[in-house]
Amino acid sequence: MKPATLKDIAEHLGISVTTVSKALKDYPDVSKKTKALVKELAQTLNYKPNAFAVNLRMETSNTIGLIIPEIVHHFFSSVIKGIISQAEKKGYLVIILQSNESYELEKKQIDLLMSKRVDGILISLANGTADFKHLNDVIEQGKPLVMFDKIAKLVNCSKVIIDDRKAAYNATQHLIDTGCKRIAHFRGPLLPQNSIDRFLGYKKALEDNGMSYDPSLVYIFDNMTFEVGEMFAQKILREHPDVDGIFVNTDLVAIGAITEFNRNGVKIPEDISIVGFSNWFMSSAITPSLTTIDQPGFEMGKMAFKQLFKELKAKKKKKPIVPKIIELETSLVKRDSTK
Amino acid sequence: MKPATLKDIAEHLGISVTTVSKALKDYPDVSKKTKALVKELAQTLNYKPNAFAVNLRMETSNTIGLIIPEIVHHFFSSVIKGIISQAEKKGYLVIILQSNESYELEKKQIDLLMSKRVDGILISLANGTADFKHLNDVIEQGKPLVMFDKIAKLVNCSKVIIDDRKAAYNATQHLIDTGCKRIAHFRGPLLPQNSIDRFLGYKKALEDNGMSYDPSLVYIFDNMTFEVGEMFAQKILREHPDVDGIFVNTDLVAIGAITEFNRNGVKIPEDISIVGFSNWFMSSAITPSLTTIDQPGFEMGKMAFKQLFKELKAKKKKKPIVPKIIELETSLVKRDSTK
DNA sequence: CTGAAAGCGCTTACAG
DNA sequence: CTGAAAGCGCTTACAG
Repeated sequence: MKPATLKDIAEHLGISVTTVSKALKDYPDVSKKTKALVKELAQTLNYKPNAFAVNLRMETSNTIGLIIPEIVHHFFSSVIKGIISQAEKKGYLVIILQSNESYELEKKQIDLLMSKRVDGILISLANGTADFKHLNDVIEQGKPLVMFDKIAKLVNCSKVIIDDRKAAYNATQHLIDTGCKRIAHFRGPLLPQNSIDRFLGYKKALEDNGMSYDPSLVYIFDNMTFEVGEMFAQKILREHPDVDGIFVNTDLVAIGAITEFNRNGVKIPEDISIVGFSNWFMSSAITPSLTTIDQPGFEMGKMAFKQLFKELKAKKKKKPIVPKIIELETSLVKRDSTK
Repeated sequence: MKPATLKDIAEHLGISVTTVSKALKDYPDVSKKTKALVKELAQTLNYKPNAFAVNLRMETSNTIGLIIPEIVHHFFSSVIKGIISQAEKKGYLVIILQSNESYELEKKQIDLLMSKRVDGILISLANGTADFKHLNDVIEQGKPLVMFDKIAKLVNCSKVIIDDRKAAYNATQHLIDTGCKRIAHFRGPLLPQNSIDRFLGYKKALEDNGMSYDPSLVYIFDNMTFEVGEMFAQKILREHPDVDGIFVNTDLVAIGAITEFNRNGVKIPEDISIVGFSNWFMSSAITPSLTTIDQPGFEMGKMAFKQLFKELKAKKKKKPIVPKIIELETSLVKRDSTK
């Protein structure tokens, strides 16, 4: 059986489609009696407006697109949760796409979302994205776009971020304050802005404290995995036995390193102190528990949607969209991996 | 500037909308010359069919809905990834909703997806779901529905599952084979089918081996967290110091328990052996590494979408949908938490 | 207070 | 090979 339409209701009641439509939406110029009749019949017929028709007519679908580099990742899945929960409150649905850290895929997905005519787009960039035309196209076509976490400074849209540089500075400063003299940095990939900023924060802290910056102490790797942490911990022991502190780009890698150090009888924090980044829930669980920077994923998702929602509303009112940078607070969580 | 429409192209070229539409879709009854002209102009105007109009006309949107109890969860986010990756291959988009393990929310979300007229629905049930009317309604309305992981046996739709009972049986048997005499079970919540089945597998293994089943050794809890694992490990030490093996419903809880046992100087596996469930990537990382049941999340998501896709195709061809149960293989991964 | 009519942008059966 | 016409189901400016 096909779903009921306005026409069905109109015919049943012997009135016009126009009146039925208005009655259901409580237009003031429909009599109470008619409204009551229409609403009752709509109820019994289980009438639901055909979303496809409404979309076409209204040129909007109350659906947004979300592109994220990797779903299976505690931080990102927290962000997704924040976005979805906030979107649901405002009556928006979220289509999720995963770029797999690939610029090519990301570009295609932007195209796909545009052709599906989502109302707006939320994105965290792939590590490989260095060209931003696909994003500028979105903005040019007047479609609200909000970036979060992995952003491009050169794209003129709203962004929800943390101050990676400051957070990294604080993390490194904490290592220095607790007596570390030779501090390495597990940096991660080269391109993404937050990777760059965390590195710069690390470097600045060293300089401000009169410690020399040694490029050979900065370790670069593409995959942020537990195994990478193990591997680079070994590398540190081999290449730089004098290192007594490490600032690691992300908790998962830091935990891999801790596991490897534990295995090799390296004492944490006595021999080597470690600070991570993100405050993944496992960080408080391992031994020793990991000092880290708390990075509010759920909150970031929530704020990203909130900002997008504001822009969606502005657009509806034909008001100009004013890009905004929203910076969320981070904090250093001191645990047992530092003195 | 508004996006180009068929009409724009038709007017530019002085031909009809019909012909433009056919040309773009390579209908055989349009001349090569016309096709070439149309396609070229479409290209330069950056023509993209208006998805809203196509949806309305075709009564389909190539979009499916996914309802999942909790996104921030390694197993579920792997499933999501499997679903999305497969959907993308087939040209489908996925709207994701999170039920927060709430039956009420789940019901509302089903309603929402139905009113948005998604082509099909993928769902893993909330722990609280005991009434299935909302799901049967979906089926009655002829909308393809596939359940995965947390299913309801009573709903007549396709399901992608593992044999939880068998897997749990094997896990318990392994504890018995390695010499455990008094085996506890961290069961998790009461309602979900997989929780029930894992419990039944545990019980059956005990019985088949002539070991008495002791209900006081079965621990029930609603939240599957690391902390719950720590708490119940303590409880075991207090209430049942004679326990020498535990089969835990899920790795995260097992890892919490291991951490607590380590803290208390309980030797694993010498004093207590532990088997988990799911093969979370941290299971191989902790010390001792965790023996567990490998539960293929990504694969499950992939298969769930594949089955839904089959039903979507069947529906298009007006063929009847025949519900299918797809059972994925699990395996016991032996590590250091058992002898 | 009610309704006829136009239109959103597409697809396709049908006529020529 | 081409096109006029109907129709998907809704919304809303306009007339009465």
